[in-house]
This record gives sequence, structure tokens and C-alpha cells, in this order.
Amino acid sequence: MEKSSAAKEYSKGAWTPEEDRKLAEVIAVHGAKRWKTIAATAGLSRCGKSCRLRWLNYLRPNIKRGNITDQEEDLILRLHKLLGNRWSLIAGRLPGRTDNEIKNYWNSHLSKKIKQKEKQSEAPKREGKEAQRRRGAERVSVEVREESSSNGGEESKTSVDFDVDEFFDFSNESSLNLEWVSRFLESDKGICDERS
DNA sequence: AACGACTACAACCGCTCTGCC
DNA sequence: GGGCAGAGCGGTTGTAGTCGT
Repeated sequence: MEKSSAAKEYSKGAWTPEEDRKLAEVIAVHGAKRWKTIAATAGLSRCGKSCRLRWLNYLRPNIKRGNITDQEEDLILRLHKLLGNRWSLIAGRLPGRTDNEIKNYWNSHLSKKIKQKEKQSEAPKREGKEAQRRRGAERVSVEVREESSSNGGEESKTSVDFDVDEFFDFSNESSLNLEWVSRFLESDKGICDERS
């Protein structure tokens, strides 16, 4: 919320290697907080918001760059089905990937794939009413705990609907994904333990 | 080779939430 | 309780690179 941005002109557009270097240096010394101060200290004519975004999406260590693997793609699909457009939450389950990256990947790859799939599946959609009714009965509403970094570990609850059969269809699951599922469950269990 | 269409992704924008005074 | 600033999120835009004609 750069309310002073009207008064001061910030530069926009692509970051230069020099800007990246300055930003990284200041963050290494002062840490990744008070972005406005960081921008000023680094002598950058960028707004704090821009610095934060650059750091989180590009300069931060442990960022995994390059193609999204099949496993990761599958994970994104599942998580999106579960959480919707909660990119930061989805990114939280994919180490090294950023919300922006996942969002972009979704918009450019997966949304198209899904549309294609929907088109294909529309044709043979001649299910009986009974089958549809049964499927409806199998949809459940679950409460998803959100571990948000912004609220200091506090968690809120969101009620979401998902299709049990599809989400828990691990028939062609690789070991990597199964590992994630157990870790997901473990981390949730850990939170519950902490509470009690 | 030239040009337009398409794609991928970095960056921006607007909004909400949270914490502090 | 209200105002302000910082932080974070999701949607959208801009543009460089690639591809097809």
C-alpha cells in the first residue's frame, strides 16, 4: 500500500542485474522485512512492494527454476481442485515454487488443459440420474486449515467442496506424491497436537 | 526474410488483512 | 475504535521469445 507513491516516482519494468544485486545485498544484511526501508537503503528507485515481489519470486534462495514436472503438475491440479485459486497455499505445498509461478503455469497451461478435457468429456456425458445423484452424495465439505505466514502461524478455516473419488484416486500415484500426501497429513496432525 | 499470432512469464495493480499507535 | 503503514494475495497486463505462414 504505497500511499506515498503518488508523491514519488518509482521506476517500473524489468529489473536489471545491478538492481538485483543491490536488493540481495541489503536483504542479506537487514533481512526481508520493511520493504520500503530496504528499497531506500539499497538506493533503488523501486517501491517496497516491487522489491518484495522481486525477492520472493526471483532472488530468494531455494527457488526451483525450470520446468514444472509431471508430479508437480498433478499436485497443482489436485490442490487447485481442493483449494481453488489459493496460489500461495498451493505454492506452500510445492517446495521451491512461488505462487506467481504456479499462477502463471495454471493460466498458461493447466486452464487450457482442463477446458480441453471438459470439452472431451462433454460428449460422452450420458450418465444416468442415479449415478449423478450418487456422486453428489459423495461430495464432502471439509475444513482446510490455512497456515498463513502473514498471521504468524495462526490459522483460519475455509470450507471447501471436493470430489472424494477424484481427489483420492491414487491408482496411478507415484511415490513422490504419496510421500507428499503423508507429509500433508503429518503436518496437519502436528498442528492439531500443538493445539491440544 | 518479414510479419503476425501465439505463448510464457515477469511485473504491476488493486484490494484485503494485520499490527501498531 | 479509528487511522495509518506494512505485508500479502490474486487478477491482470506488458513484453520478449517462439512459431507458423
